[in-house]
Amino acid sequence: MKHFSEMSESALRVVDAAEGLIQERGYNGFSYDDVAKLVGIKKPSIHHHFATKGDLATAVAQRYTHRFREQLLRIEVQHARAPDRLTAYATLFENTFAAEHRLCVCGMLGAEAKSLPDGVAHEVSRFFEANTDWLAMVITEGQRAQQLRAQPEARALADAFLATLEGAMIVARSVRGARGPAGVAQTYLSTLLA
Amino acid sequence: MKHFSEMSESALRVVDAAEGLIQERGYNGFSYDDVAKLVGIKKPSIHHHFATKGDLATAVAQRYTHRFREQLLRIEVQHARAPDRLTAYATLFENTFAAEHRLCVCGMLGAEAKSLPDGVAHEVSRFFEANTDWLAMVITEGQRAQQLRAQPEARALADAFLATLEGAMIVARSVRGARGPAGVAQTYLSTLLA
DNA sequence: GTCTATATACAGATAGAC
DNA sequence: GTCTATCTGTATATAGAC
Repeated sequence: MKHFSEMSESALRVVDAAEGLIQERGYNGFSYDDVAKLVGIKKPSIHHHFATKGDLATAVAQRYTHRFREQLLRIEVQHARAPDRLTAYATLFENTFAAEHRLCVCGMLGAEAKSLPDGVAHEVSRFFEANTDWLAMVITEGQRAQQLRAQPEARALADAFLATLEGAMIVARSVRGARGPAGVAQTYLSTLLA
Repeated sequence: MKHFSEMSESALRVVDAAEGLIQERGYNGFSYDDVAKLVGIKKPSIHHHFATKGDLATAVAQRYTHRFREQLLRIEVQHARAPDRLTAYATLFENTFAAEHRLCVCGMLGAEAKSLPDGVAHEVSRFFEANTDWLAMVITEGQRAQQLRAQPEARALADAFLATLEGAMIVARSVRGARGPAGVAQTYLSTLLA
């Protein structure tokens, strides 16, 4: 399948629409016709760009992960200290959620993992691994610089932090007034400061 | 709609099957025919017990929440100290997840909240509220007894703990070798001990 | 790249017999 | 409480013209 960096403008509009639908309703909750209506073309034109629904969702997840990694690099440039980097990281989730309670693409797809085509599920696991790897790196540095508590170990803290952010979006979607990702991240981080 | 405590044996078998399907694939990922095949009857017989799919999912969520609250009461009886209660609470999630990586019914439905019938979404929010209320109560007591750190406030810690458990199930579903709910809960709790 | 038309399967739901 | 038969809508996907 074509990489999103080589896609036509039309194909990218399809990916845009599918991304929003996945964030709102999940893989099993949207159809090619939903995408077609959003883009303003007919259903078979979607198949021209993405032969199967799995191909389309894979492209959405690939681009989402790619953009996320770009933002992680930006955080590294803009913030030097680990606590600031982790706060900025939480802001990525908060910004997604602030737009009509949209979920993380891969949080939603992760919940649906057992009913996803293999290619999509694989992209989702790549997203999570990229995130926990980056978080573990940032937390390890923070521990070395004595900005963060030395225990528990960085990888455990990274897994827990990602889980907290993904879970916060899901809970806050259902409970009015619940703390969103930025709120729970602040709580979590305050227990981590050295 | 009938309360699950007054349902026939056949209706409860339908609820059992639907519960497992929701945990595996979500509301938008199963059909009346899937339920019928699991129970060993035909599709219209499901409609005899639950007129609509929303009614069925509502019954599943109601019973799930009811059973969960029963288990919270049991934890209060079996464990006196807040840290032990919170560990036992995490074990509820771990036990669910240990069975074929099943998700929390309301974690899954919470992700799908925007494509659920109103009645189902309402039950999901009731589940989350019951959980954060109970957790806040337990954590408040633990803070008073100086078993848990006094800051951040109990409600914030409760929200973050629930989010962590729900998120851990979703992430661990996609990443082989990732820490499940018991693992991340242990990490989280170790940062909370006084 | 987009369209109309169509194939095929399955969805949720209902009617009415047993 | 369960069944067969059916309705109606929609799903993913394909064929082939423009």
